[in-house]
Amino acid sequence: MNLFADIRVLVTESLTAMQAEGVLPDGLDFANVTVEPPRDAGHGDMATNAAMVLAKPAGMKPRDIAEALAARLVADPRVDSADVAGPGFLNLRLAAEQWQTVALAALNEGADFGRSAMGKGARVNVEYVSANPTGPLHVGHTRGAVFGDALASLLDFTGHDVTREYYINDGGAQVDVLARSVYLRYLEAHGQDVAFEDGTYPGDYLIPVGEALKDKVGDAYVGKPEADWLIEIRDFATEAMMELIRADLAQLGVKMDVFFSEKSLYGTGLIESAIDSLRDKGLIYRGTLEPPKGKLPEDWEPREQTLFKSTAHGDDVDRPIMKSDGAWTYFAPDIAYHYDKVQRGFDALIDVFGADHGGYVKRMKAAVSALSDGKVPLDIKLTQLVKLYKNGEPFKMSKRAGTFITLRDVVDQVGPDVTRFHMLTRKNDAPLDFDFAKVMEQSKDNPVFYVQYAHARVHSVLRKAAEAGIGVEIPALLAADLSTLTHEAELSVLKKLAEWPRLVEIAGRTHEPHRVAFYLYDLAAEFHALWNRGHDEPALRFLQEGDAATSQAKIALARAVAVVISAGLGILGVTPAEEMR
RNA sequence: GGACCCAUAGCUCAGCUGGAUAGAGCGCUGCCCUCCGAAGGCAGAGGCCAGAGGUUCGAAUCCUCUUGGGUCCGCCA
Repeated sequence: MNLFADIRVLVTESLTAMQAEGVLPDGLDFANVTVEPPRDAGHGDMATNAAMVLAKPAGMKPRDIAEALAARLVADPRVDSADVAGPGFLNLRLAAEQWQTVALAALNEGADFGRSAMGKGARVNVEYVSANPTGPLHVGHTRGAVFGDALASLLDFTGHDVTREYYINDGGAQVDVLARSVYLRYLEAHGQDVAFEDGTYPGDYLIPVGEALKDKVGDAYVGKPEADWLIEIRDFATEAMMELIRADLAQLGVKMDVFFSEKSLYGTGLIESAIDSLRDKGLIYRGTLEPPKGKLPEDWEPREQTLFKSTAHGDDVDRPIMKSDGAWTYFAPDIAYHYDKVQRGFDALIDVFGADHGGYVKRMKAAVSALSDGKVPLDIKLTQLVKLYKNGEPFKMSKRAGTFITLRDVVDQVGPDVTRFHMLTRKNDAPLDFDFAKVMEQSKDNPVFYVQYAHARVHSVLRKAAEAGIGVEIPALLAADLSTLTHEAELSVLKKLAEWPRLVEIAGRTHEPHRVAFYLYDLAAEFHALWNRGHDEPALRFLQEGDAATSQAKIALARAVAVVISAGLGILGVTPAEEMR
């Protein structure tokens, strides 16, 4: 159930009835009519802007509409009062039973409470991480992984058919570099002294790969020219790196549905047919680009290339898809890959990139727009930098290759739950500070702990109640009489619970999973506030000695909070804690 | 030179497809522990929403320009 949606239906039905009676003219559009929680709780439980939105098209004064609407709304048993305020707001107060019902709905629907059909089963492809298969995942990838995964879960929760996908960049020059680096480690495994020059990857993580290669092929490649081993070692090394990456992702709890290989696009005609599709639309031509303004690269010279007319779809300049030697640029297989996604029938595409790919957004959107004739929307979410700290001191990240902070470094230290939650407490397009000490702190200043603690407190109540012989199972609580939940602090919690289904839809629509994290923090705050008031006001404690019925009502409320926290954490990919240790 | 992102309390940040007197945490100030529940609690001070125009019933939110920060910028992926 979604109380806000229900009341909005009541509002629009009332408006329609007013039209039928001639109070309002016909032909009004109610699309902009909203029912939302007011910022200031003193204004009531819900507010609608209907009168203000409709005043102009209806040719009436806002307050006249508001008063007529108010008279209708209060006739509904769910509405206690409807007051006109300010420029034409209509503030509603709902009967307490309405809020109490929310707790029952949460208990009844469990993990599905708040699940929305908004997406109508639309097929959405979320591509994230997509790190080059040349080494372990680092912190930047971690943020992208957490964000993409939570977004995918959120879309699933809002009624989309979601595919989680990883694009393996195994077709470019960087995997040749990887192969050469592994070859050096391979020689090293054979006892040779090797030097890692510029343009190779000196990281230690390739040592076992070199040894594994030795175990596999013996000395077959020793002293042989590159042409004899490049392809074989490239495949071997890429597979080893993907194993490493899969293990990293698994440690974070990320599981992809599809790993799509760039290499699989070559030699199969897929790139050609994608480009042909663009050519058919008159978007491929031979031409010479203007030099970039400002500082000019040293060796710049005009050059004729095969270009994609991305400017026809909103880009700033046309983009090369083929190098002068006839090889594809990186952009060409990317076009083919997105063409493939369109061909696979997705209704919407989402790419999660690091901020350093910001310059790539417009051309990719142009490509998808062209390939799908504007039918398939592509949203590109950029995740900003993660700055690492330890006790407030910036973490020294040596530029020396091989000493970067990996996903594993982070998860090993603070665990997947803390990593995931913390990385979702910021908008994706804002930089994120990650302090190893702070995120582990067990205090209310740490949102991760604060939310987990609320959940654990509920379970502590459940355990104590069970010890006292009070039924705390769902059926018992569903049968409880919640009409005793009338205290303002209890209603506050119930009202926050009622916002959950609405929040989920907003977060899903805007592709912003951080909203879930912030909501959970707010909900936890309401719950902790109620708990703390029990300190001074025994009547607010969850366990009322000798009064099983009242206790059950309060426990139903607490348990509903746990249900929503658990569902919310589920979207974020965080395991709810039943006790703090 | 251009493109994209950002600018909200001393600090770190929320702010709902435009809504009422702009919120939270930290920090600061002041109160509160013989307890199911102090790994705290309650209250208070603190803002020209970077600046200037525009759109309209109404702007932190949308548009334009300016300033300041970040990222990126023709055969690297």
